[in-house]
Amino acid sequence: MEMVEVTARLCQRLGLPRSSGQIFGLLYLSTQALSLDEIAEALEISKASVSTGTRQLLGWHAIRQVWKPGDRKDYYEVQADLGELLRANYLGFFRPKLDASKRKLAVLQELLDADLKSGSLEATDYAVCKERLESLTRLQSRIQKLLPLAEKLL
Amino acid sequence: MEMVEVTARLCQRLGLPRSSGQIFGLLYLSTQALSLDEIAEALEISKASVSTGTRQLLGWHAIRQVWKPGDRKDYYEVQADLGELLRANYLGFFRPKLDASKRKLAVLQELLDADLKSGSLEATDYAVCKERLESLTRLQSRIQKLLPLAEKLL
DNA sequence: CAGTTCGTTCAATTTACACTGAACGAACTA
DNA sequence: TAGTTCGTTCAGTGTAAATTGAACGAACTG
Repeated sequence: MEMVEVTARLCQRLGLPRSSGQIFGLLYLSTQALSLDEIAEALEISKASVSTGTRQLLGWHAIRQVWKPGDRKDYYEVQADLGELLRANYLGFFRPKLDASKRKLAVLQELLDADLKSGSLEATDYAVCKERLESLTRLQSRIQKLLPLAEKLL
Repeated sequence: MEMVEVTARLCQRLGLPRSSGQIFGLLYLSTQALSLDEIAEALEISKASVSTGTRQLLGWHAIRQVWKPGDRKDYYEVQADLGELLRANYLGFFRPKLDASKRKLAVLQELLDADLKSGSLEATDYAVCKERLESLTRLQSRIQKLLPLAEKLL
């Protein structure tokens, strides 16, 4: 499968484990749900890697676990709606990070003010720093406004 | 500097070298341009790391190189307008990747059609795969439309 | 209860990569 | 020309992360 290679490369470019990308690529073009063993065999990687990989993908809501009646095996299939996938990850991952960064920026502003009052910072230097921090804050809030919009369009 | 720590963590979360983040954080709140040696000393890392780090940041247009008259040293300062930074990286990096992914998707569609004609794929399986690839293509073009808009808003 | 068949966990290995020190070339200086 | 002062390059080192095989526990089966 060509698709496996594409998603594998995408993942490792993003700093994520390559094997997770392989698994997703395989499942994305698979007609039926695959068991852990089938995935391991198809990709020629160990069962252990598949086990950890599937748990990661489950955490990102990228795949789902399904069961077949009278079969103890776990089967996996993709969450085919990628828009839904992006939404879920935005809410569960990016959103909290963005909120945290906003708080962090406020802390930095306070530290800067403290440095000015304690005399450890020249007034002109203070002005430059303050302007830059405010620029960052403006960018941060613009991003926070943009993402819900992007969420709608995807 | 607290800022150095923040940007360093941001970088390594993105799978980028931590030291590049440190350099950017240092320069972002520095009032004047700093030389390679000054950066190395302030961050307690080797000159070699600073040399490679600055070249990375230059490649992303995140910092600029400036010179002082009668001084052979290279000095570095941030590209303070982060909106401009994002724009430049979109045009020089994301945009080409997006175009490439579009072509890649077209290739995959062709491969799929070929598999159908060669009889190595059931018609029902073909339908599922085709639908999923088309879903990917739709997402791809939505992203390609969204990014120029985002570019304006940031 | 012994024997399978699952998935997970854990220690160990391998791999990938950031980082460093030392060597180097270029551009100046005396 | 010999000697500095820069920045870069490169081989070697250290370390964090991915991957694996083996051991394990749980859920079934005969």
